[in-house]
Amino acid sequence: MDMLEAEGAAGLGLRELARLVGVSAAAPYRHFDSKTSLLETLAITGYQRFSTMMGEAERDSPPERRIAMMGQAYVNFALANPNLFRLMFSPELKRDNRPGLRMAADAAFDTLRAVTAALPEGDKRIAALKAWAQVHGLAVLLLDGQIARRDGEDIEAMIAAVLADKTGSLGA
Amino acid sequence: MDMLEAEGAAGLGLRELARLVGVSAAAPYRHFDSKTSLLETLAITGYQRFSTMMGEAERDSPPERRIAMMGQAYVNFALANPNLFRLMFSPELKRDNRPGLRMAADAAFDTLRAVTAALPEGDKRIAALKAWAQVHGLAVLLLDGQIARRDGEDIEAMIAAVLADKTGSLGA
DNA sequence: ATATTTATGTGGTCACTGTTAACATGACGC
DNA sequence: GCGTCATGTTAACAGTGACCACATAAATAT
Repeated sequence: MDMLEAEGAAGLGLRELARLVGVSAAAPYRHFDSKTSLLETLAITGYQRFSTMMGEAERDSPPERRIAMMGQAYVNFALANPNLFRLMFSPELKRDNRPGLRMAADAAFDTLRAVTAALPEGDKRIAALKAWAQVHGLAVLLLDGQIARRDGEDIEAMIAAVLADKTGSLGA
Repeated sequence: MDMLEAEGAAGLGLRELARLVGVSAAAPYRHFDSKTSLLETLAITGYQRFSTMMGEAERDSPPERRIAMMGQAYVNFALANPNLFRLMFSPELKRDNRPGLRMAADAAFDTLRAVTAALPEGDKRIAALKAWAQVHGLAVLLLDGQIARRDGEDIEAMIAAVLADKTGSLGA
């Protein structure tokens, strides 16, 4: 996990990992079928942590603040574990349908789906997609360093401001 | 470019590329300093195409529909060139400050920044970030196959619906 | 027309990667 | 004590980016 965060999924090498651990290059294959398999279990524990954080944000907030707090938790998780977050959403892993990964991902997103019901009236699915896109987009842009950070700016406050912003439609 | 779209930035190999072109493995180094340098020029032409599309969307739309149409163009570009889009936003390239890349990126995003002025009143920066996050998040989630597509659903219409949705704040 | 520089390509080398096969070792249950 | 199994080892294969010294063809200068 440390190595994933330090080097990214592509930079994580089984040989280098084995070297750090102090074993031979082939040793990791006694524990994981392949590098992909290692990444899969990393992603799964990522989903579990994510799930826990989202669940806590849900429990510890009054109903009317839940969505905002969960959005904040979503972005915070991404900022705290950039490469893990990227791995969790990478299509490469999703590609070869690993059932364990799929289950962990579904479990994690169920927490999100549950909040959909609390959204304002109208087309629930569209509103949910919009909220998700907003939060996910903010996370990804911050992660990739696309959003210029003004010096001394409180990032958490900025996130809260974006989520609380009342700007609605971008114009039909 | 074809190979980038087919294999992704990581899967694009200089040797395999040379093999396809029919030259030796070292030949590409007569044209590009490194693989990163190749990816850089790919990203630059990506920014140029992106810029063109956004400019067209701006010109061809009445002022009140501009933001929505540009948002749609943004997502369309991502869906039409997934791996190029990913490359353009990848932090790896951004890491080693290539001036050419930075210029192309700035030029492309200037078109976006210009629209900020047309946003509703309030904190312009926050509103702009929100709009950007929304559009970018939608693009990324679609790209990564995270948004389940209902059969027969018109994706363009779905995108338009999300962008037009009037849901404002997620709750302060 | 000749000489020279430049662009492009070649084969070979190095250090790295994921992966597999064949083989060793040591702990645990019967 | 014996066999099984988890875990390790070494050696090898094929692929990669990067780089080198060297060849050749084209463009340019004299």
